[in-house]
Amino acid sequence: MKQVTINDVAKAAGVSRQTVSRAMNDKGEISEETKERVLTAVRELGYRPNRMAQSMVTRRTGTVGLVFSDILNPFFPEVARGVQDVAREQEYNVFLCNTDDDPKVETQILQSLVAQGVDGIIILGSCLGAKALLEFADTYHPIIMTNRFVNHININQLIVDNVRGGALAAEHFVQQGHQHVGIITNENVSYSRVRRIQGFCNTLLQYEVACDDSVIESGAPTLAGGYAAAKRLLTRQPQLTALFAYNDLMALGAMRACRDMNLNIPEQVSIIGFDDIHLTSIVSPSLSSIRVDKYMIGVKAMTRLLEMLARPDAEFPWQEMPVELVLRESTRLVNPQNDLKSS
Amino acid sequence: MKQVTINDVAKAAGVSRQTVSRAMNDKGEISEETKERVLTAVRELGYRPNRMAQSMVTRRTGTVGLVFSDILNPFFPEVARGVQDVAREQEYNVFLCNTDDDPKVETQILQSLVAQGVDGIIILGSCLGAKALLEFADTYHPIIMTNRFVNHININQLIVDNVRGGALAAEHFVQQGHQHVGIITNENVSYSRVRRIQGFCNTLLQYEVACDDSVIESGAPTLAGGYAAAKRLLTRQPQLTALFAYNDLMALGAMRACRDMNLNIPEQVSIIGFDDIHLTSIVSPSLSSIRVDKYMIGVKAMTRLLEMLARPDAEFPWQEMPVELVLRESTRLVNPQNDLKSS
DNA sequence: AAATTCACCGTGAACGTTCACGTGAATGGA
DNA sequence: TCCATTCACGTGAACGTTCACGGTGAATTT
Repeated sequence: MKQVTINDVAKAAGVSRQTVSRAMNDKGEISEETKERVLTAVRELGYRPNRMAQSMVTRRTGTVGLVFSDILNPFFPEVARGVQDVAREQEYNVFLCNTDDDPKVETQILQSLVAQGVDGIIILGSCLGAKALLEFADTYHPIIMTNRFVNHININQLIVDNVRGGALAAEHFVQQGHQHVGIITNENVSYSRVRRIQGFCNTLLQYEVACDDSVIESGAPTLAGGYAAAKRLLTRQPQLTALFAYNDLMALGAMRACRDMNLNIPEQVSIIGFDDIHLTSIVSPSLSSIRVDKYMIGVKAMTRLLEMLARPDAEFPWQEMPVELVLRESTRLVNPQNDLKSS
Repeated sequence: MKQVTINDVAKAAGVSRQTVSRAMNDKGEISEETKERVLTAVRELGYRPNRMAQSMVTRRTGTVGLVFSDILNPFFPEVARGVQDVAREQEYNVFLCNTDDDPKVETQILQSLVAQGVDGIIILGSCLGAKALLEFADTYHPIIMTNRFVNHININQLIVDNVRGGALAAEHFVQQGHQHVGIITNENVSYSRVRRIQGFCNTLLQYEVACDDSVIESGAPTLAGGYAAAKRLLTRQPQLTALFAYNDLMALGAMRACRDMNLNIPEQVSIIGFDDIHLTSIVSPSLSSIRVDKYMIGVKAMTRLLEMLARPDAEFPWQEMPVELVLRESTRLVNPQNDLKSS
């Protein structure tokens, strides 16, 4: 039950600690012969270096923190998947942390991660203020953030093209002839919320379709939140024929709200979501959405984090993730004669 | 950028390391007065104890590992949620690890977690053999496993009542008058696969409904796997009017397969899934399923792990999780006159 | 033959804590 | 007065590694 230490191996192989260390990390001068001998001793004793002890001196723990708002939103597991796949390849372990979109919790979690000694942190859509983030970045080294624009040497960004996502949705609605469109969005005023609405509304206005606060309703970025928000909005503004949702969960909630209100999709109400999570193609009618490569977000974030770890003083440009409109059954012509493009 | 150590605090407060340590962990003899003085010094310097250093001597890292097959299956995030909520309360951090149902990967992950020094490990449905698990448990202390029965002092079990789950599904099919029922199951022969089929088949046989290998088809426990398996099974055995799926993802895949084969649900084919993940009530028709309290699994697993940590020599009984049949739109009468009970 | 180089390997220190002691002062009772 | 007890705090060691040295013998050069 006692742990096998480097000294046990050293004794067994008849060498010193340092030689064992050299054999394991195959660096430094060591003959092939003794290296073999050490490594067989390692195998026989089942020795694995104690990471805490290593961390003490190397200042590296081989761990990173991944923090996001809600693991129940399928968007995040997909990203996490990408992060983990890259991490495991490099023998990194990753802490997953839910913030519940609560700044208090997020602060606590970040502190906890720092104390834990994680080598880096990836924050998917922080709900902290810019000031708090800058302050945090002052005390802590490599941070990757998505959908957030904070200018700090220790922070590298990965930005989803939210504006274009909103614009694509708006363009489609316009092309389909919709004149009265609404927005179901996150009650928390996040970066992505602002940018998605911005892209959406600006495009609508270009085509002279109205878009103001009266057609926007907010709620939690969940199924229930989308359901409630959609119900409120459609009750208040029954003339709406199209809805753009902050994310797919809200869109799915909105779909259920429509069903409950006896509004047919897409005949009476068209809906476009955001993220293109797996569910979109399972439900019926299937959901049109703005696709973003979630797995790739994870891969890119973790890869960049490793780069920052490898070259602490280098500066890295921020990266942008493209989006794409995926049309499914939840959107359809309102007036066929207005169909400018087929899709 | 340099870390504040316990010595810095000691110097600032004019005391020794040990006194600072006493103040922080408020144990041992220390006067209120100096404790105050130390704590203000701590606040001023922004000192946080280095966990790696603590771990070196206490043999506790304040971390646990949570390993499961696939984070993309919504079942696991819900469990993870429960684990994390309990963990955070006790200042624990949790590593999440995907095994992809690959024994090689799982072994590697377990090794990695041990080297990392996690205080305990929760394994949701291991895909390792009993021998490998016993061997691992010999070298490592507290382990919680779900859906696995391994008799070892270091392992505590949390068992979902799979047999009853299968029985409930079978009973319902029989009561609805189905005479030809099929099974879509996991290609990996896991404990839960065996028990679910066992409960299902035994109950069918009790009612003299046939149930043998010819009506079982296997696939990956995913949407795609369920889709493919259902298509194969329904092609081979077109007389089937009811399907019992290993989990909800496979069930949803099967639903899609039915749609593609122009089989109406539930008029022509009834389907029951397992787990009762959120999706079941979103899709249309909604999916009947065997419900198990996933969040509670996580809570119970983590709670028990903490108990084992607190009392390393105590023995704990294994726990069972109840199941419940939730009927939705995917199941309906075949022959109304056979309806023994209403539900 | 002496000096230099080189390949290989070992030794003390350090990382930041906590644990098991040790110590000195104050207090109490006989 | 003396000893025992209690309280408050400090000191050396230890946890298991790696780093920066230093050393040794053999090979090579001068």
